Amino acid sequence: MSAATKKTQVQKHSDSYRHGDLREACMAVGLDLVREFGADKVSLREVARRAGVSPSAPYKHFANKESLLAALAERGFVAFEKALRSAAPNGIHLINREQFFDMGREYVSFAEQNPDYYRLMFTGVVPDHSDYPELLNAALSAFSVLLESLEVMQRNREICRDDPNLLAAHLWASLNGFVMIHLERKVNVLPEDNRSLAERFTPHMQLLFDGVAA
Amino acid sequence: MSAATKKTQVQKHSDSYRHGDLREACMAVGLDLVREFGADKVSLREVARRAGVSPSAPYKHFANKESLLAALAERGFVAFEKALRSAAPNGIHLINREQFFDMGREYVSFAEQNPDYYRLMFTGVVPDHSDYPELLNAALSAFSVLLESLEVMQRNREICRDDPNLLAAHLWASLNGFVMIHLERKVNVLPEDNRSLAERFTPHMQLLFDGVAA
DNA sequence: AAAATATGTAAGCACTGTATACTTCAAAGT
DNA sequence: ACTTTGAAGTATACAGTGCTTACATATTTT
Repeated sequence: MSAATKKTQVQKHSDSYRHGDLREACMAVGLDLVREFGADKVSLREVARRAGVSPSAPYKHFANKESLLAALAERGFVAFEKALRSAAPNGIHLINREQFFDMGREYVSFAEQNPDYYRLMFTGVVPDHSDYPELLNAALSAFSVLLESLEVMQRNREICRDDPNLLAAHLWASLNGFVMIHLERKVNVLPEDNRSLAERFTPHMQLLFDGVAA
Repeated sequence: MSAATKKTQVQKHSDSYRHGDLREACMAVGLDLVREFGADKVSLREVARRAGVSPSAPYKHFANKESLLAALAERGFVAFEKALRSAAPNGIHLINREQFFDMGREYVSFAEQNPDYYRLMFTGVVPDHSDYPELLNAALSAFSVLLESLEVMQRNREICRDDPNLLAAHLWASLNGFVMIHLERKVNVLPEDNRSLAERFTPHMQLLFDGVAA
């Protein structure tokens, strides 16, 4: 919602035919469309239409449709990393077991509150991240939060001493899998449950942590 | 490959203009296209083209594009379940810890050897499984293999006694997450490794199992 | 043999991503 | 101040898409 309203608050450079900040407007509208129809069904023409601009105008700001989605995904990773870091207010280098649990909750809360971003980041609408260096960097940077947290906790003897890359991949994969099951809800194996995702996640987090415990 | 050649082996009902088994041919070609371009970029027109048939012909056998993909996904789940069951040759009701590990390996091996099917089944190209009852049944049936295995092992005191639905969701989510990370390889956080996926999975499986141990 | 059904074709609509050539305005340079 | 230039729009067009409708033909059923 904030993104949508921000669009209308964009100030034009003048009263001319120019849009002002079409790039930003496209991203806001694009995110709306991801939310409404799913990332794979976003159409650049609809983006242009909603931005009140000709069909080819967005191409002045994005090389192609995928590039717009990649820019959005990158923005998602930045917000995501910020959310993760908020669980360790004293800095990752001082993170402890309890804050690490909070980080897990932040992870699933982000997914629950920003399903549009989350799908963009992890659903594969941007086939190859290496075509978008900033996106790749943003993703790796978010991953490094997890990695560094594990290394800190290993030094403090709070978790087992396996290869931290392995542990990080393990945990990330599990969290992502958990979130996806509950986000997509296509195979409805679990009973209805209207608690927040973070609450429902707690026992899973416990199981995971038992696996990596010291 | 077997699917592609099978197509050409289809016997025509006669020498007429009729195709013989266009439905099967469409599915074979469809799977090829998933493999070549990804599930989201399959085009029904290209399917028709490769089957040597007019663009509207496939609509006599599939309501729409999604319906073709759903039929493929369903077939994938059937093969998947068969692979899972092969790990417990004496039947699920006699499964033990060791066979359960094998089942995990079967899981990732299936994904590695049938990435096209796997993506179809879990990537979300078929938005709502409840629109395709056979697909939903096939998916639930595969899930029940995991669920039953856990219940058996709980009775035998081989794993902890948490809600088996929770454990099943937990394990499935983790496996799916693991597979996806290695299948898509978009965020390349792990070093190059040319062992089979099942081999690379072993330490993860161990971590998971430590979490659910008795 | 006739009727009904299944399975194909042809043509067309509304939509998509994207390329090209043109226009218009703001700002930079002289 | 006048010109030039470049960024950011428009108009138009092309090829490809999903899907619908009307029609044709072959197989099956009666």
